[in-house]
Amino acid sequence: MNRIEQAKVVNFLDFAASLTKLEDEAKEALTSKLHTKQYDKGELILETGTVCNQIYFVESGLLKTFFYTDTREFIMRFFSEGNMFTVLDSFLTRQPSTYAVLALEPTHITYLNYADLDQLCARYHSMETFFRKLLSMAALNMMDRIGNTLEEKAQVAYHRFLKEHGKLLQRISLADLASYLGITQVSLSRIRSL
Amino acid sequence: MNRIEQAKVVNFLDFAASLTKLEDEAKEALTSKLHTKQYDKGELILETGTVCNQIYFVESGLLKTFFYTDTREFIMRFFSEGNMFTVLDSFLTRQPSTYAVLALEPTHITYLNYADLDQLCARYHSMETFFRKLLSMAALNMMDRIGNTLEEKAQVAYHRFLKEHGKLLQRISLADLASYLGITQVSLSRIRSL
DNA sequence: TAGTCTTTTTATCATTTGATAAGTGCGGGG
DNA sequence: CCCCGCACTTATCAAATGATAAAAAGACTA
Repeated sequence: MNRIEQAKVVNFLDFAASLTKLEDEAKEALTSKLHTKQYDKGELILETGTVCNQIYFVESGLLKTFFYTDTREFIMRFFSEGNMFTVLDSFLTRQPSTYAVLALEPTHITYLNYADLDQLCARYHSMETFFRKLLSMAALNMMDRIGNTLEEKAQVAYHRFLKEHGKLLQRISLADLASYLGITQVSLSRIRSL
Repeated sequence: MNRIEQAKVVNFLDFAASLTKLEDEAKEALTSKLHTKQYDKGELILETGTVCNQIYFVESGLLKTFFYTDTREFIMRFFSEGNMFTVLDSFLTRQPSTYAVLALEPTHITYLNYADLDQLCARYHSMETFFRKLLSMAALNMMDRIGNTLEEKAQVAYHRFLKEHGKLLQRISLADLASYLGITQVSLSRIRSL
């Protein structure tokens, strides 16, 4: 470990700046467009069927993005403090979302509206670069997930999750983890007992 | 159908311009950096373990991006004429790729080197916008794939593929389709016979 | 502490998929 | 024309997972 600690990213602006150098003017413009909101545990941040108009930064807390079929729920991803998220398809296409977002813990978020981000990207090249890098990160995450999902049996997927996101496990229910892995809660319990 | 036919996108430049207005200077700069190459059926376009240094546009032909485990092969995606692709993780992170790319048909591609794209993005805001939109499309595709993979049994996945990419089926082997769906070729054969 | 609700585990059975092997059909080269 | 290789199908059995129900373990409240 290095003696000089990496400063922890604690807000939207720091996060953006950690991906790209933002000139002062862009920083100010961005800051002026940010809003914050607080959600209770169990509260819906976004409902299925509504257009996702914001891109979010999680200041603190934990949430899941998920969707339903007739009988089961599936989780796309968990997001905890220090991460940005949105319901990407709805946000980009401006269509109603099939995904919902729910706070799993009391959650404090900062957000930026679609129209504002669009304007900022048009006005500041550096903001466009930020957004491109953000999309790159999202794409890489999803690519990994596809590869893993194709390749792995549930048992392997569970152990991988333990290794990569072990800390999160103490904050989410096994039911949610099962939904994330694409199996039933009962199956997960079975796997854990082996 | 509309009487006025949508002009078919036939090259890299048209493709880029279809996503964003590019000013003439950017167009020229981009054009000057493009290269083309021809691959035979069965030829490797990118080997596992090498860094993917290019972003590609498929002028004609068909290819697969895929990876191996000990015993099986899994296909991330097929790309046919009119589409852009790269091995995203390797291209963005500059790390050796776990994926390989192989031509399933005689394939003609145009490509752009990483360093050149990087420079173009830095110099021209419009090129950065183009790249951002390209990443958006990639991310949306992958998001859909994750959702579908989580949700669907193989049988449903097969029928969805038929509906959405039925035409492709006439150009790919059932073995490759099975790899794409994450099942064995024998399982696919079984499903088809129901 | 008892009672109630939620989460997790265990058990049973049906279905899906994988592994393996053998069979079928088709096309190209000798 | 025959043989061989390749793609695909069919058959059999084992392993993994889903659906359902019930039991056990925790957590919270009165």
